[in-house]
Amino acid sequence: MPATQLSAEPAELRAELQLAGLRVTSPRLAVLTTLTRQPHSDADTVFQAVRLSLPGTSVQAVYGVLGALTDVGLLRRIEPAGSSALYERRIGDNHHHLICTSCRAVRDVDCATGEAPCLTPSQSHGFAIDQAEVTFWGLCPDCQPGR
Amino acid sequence: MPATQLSAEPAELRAELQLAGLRVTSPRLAVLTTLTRQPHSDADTVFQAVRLSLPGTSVQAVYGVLGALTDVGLLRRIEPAGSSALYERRIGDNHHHLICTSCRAVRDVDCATGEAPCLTPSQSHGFAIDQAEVTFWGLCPDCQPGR
DNA sequence: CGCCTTTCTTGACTAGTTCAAGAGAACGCG
DNA sequence: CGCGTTCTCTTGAACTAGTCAAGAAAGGCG
Repeated sequence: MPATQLSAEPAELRAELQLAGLRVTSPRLAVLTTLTRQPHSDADTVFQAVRLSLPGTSVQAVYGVLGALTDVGLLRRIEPAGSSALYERRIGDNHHHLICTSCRAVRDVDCATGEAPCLTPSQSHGFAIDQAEVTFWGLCPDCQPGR
Repeated sequence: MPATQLSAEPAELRAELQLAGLRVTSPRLAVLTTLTRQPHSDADTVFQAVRLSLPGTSVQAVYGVLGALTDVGLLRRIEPAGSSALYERRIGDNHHHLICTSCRAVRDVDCATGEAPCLTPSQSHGFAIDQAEVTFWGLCPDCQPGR
């Protein structure tokens, strides 16, 4: 079981924002709620979803919220090749992603090699490495032929 | 030593193009030559370099060449988060990248876990995985403070 | 409840890349 | 060695994701 169960309870979302030193606003709550329900969404997808509950919301507000939440660590941003940026509520773990080359579906994958595994490449070339990002590309079950 | 030593010999570049079923043109030779000398270049960097030897070349020609060569497998395209697409002459190995978060320098890293290592995530979620992409982020020697 | 600060709305703008039409070059054949 | 077909390049325009800036509106501490 995950250490942190992601909650969409308004009260908990408020607390999360306040702990991060951010004001609690409707757009921010709506963005967090959207990303709880639909992780790995891009800015436009979040915008469309937010607009349903908060019709007046602007695209720039969504960009602003996504940026602010990413800055304080409430969201993680991934930018898979060929896609626009996707956002997810982070769990603090350094998990990786499995992306369908056909339909672009994204699944989370726990880190394969233990705790902070991938942090050790064979040659570091003198770099001070602080993060490893792993993306697996393939066909998701629905996009595989012969099924 | 690498199995395939990258050559910038015009004759070998021609052969490479022909083997791939592509016509041999000056822009294509110039792009290959540029990427031999400056791997991990983006489209504009390639364009600037190509223009030195072939002044009439258009940006779109460079995009076209990069796309065509990538399609037939003569080039590999990587798209690190926050950067535009970078290109390199592939060596057939599935090597990974070390990117400086400060100056964006890119270094190649051999695959850490053996031959085709990273191809086995802990959970496949039913995906038919065909590639794993690993990016290490950190500070390159030149960008590390206290040096 | 009121003020100060942060955040959102509105509007313009940029970088990177792609699309489309026609001129020009590669190369297989005679 | 020239010819025609086909592929490639040039020219010009357009598009998408994302950023920047100024003012209006809302949060929240006192």
